[in-house]
Amino acid sequence: MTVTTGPALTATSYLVLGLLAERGPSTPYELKAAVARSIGRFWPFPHTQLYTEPPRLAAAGLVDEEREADGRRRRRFAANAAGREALRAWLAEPAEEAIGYRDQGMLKLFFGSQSSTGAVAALADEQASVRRRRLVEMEELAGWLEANPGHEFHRQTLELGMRFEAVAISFWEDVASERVTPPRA
Amino acid sequence: MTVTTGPALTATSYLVLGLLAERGPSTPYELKAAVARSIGRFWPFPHTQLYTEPPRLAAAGLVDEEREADGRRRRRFAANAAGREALRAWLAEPAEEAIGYRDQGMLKLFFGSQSSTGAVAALADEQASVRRRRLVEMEELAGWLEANPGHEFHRQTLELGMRFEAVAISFWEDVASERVTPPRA
DNA sequence: GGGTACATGTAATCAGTTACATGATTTA
DNA sequence: TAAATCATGTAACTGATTACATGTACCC
Repeated sequence: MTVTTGPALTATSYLVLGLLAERGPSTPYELKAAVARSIGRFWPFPHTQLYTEPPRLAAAGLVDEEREADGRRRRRFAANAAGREALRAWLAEPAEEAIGYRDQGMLKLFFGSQSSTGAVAALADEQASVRRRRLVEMEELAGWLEANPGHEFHRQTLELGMRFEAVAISFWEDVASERVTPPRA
Repeated sequence: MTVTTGPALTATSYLVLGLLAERGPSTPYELKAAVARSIGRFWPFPHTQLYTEPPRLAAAGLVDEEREADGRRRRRFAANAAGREALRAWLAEPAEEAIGYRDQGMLKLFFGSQSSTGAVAALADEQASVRRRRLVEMEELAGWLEANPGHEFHRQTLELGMRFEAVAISFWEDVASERVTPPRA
């Protein structure tokens, strides 16, 4: 029962594999909806990946495909035993380091010295409000997750996201009011 | 003085353009060193981009290239007026939303229900220590930036990074000790 | 019964990454 | 002067994104 060693899977591969393992057999469209409600909030990617990635996983022998016989003839994918094992192995590995944040707002702040007057203040206001909106959405989602059982880990992940948003909000507010890290804090 | 509308530039393009604008004429290798010390901490990318991106910017008319005449014959690039203007315009635009965090640790936590026993606890310990290490490095860098003038925006950006690391550390510690968001917080 | 939004995909492109490769300096 | 290590790049590959395109169900 050796697992086929195909071309190394990416994080996105495991994301899709994980969804399939958690949810049971799903069509790409179902995955799309699930992603939009959960993981997509902090790991966004276009819906087309949900059509191209499962076949790739199938080629690696980690998921099984089944095509509906009726009118729509949708493809439905399911993680098999090898897939679940591969996922478990990946989850047990130490996470790769150094992904960074890749936040455009931060990048623009970094180059603040090249900005025209007022641009940094505008950026700070904008970022604060974007982040505030995001936090509200996350709070709503958190309420739903708490009310429904079986989502403990999703809830925890969201919790980290919310803490990130909270610090981002207060940071950008500080920037907007020029109160960032007063010397000799 | 219209700016040529080539193929849209990516965030990385502006990152390189910004470095060139800030630092003045630089070789890719000099950029590499500068990146490692600063922006690379939250926007990592391989050094080869620093060789391929400047020519792309040159093709777009935003930077000028000059090749040394001596032995090394290195290429040295500099943002020109059009480049500085394009950068300023980009900096003034609202930042694009929804980049997410793309943190592998978060992704693994999300799929905690599929993990083998103890894997989440191990993840939490590992993440906490990775983040702690990163925070220490950032603090050192912050010290240097404070001691040397002319880096206010770099310092501010780093400040946000440090706040992120701090919440991440306390979050993962909470996960490790099973104290994440007690019900009815 | 036609328009509009949801659902489901394919194809082409390309930025970003990985792999490789060689020249120049320093050091032992 | 050999061997590391630093410096400087090129080339190939491919995952991720963008653009497109068509089918199906619902509603006015």
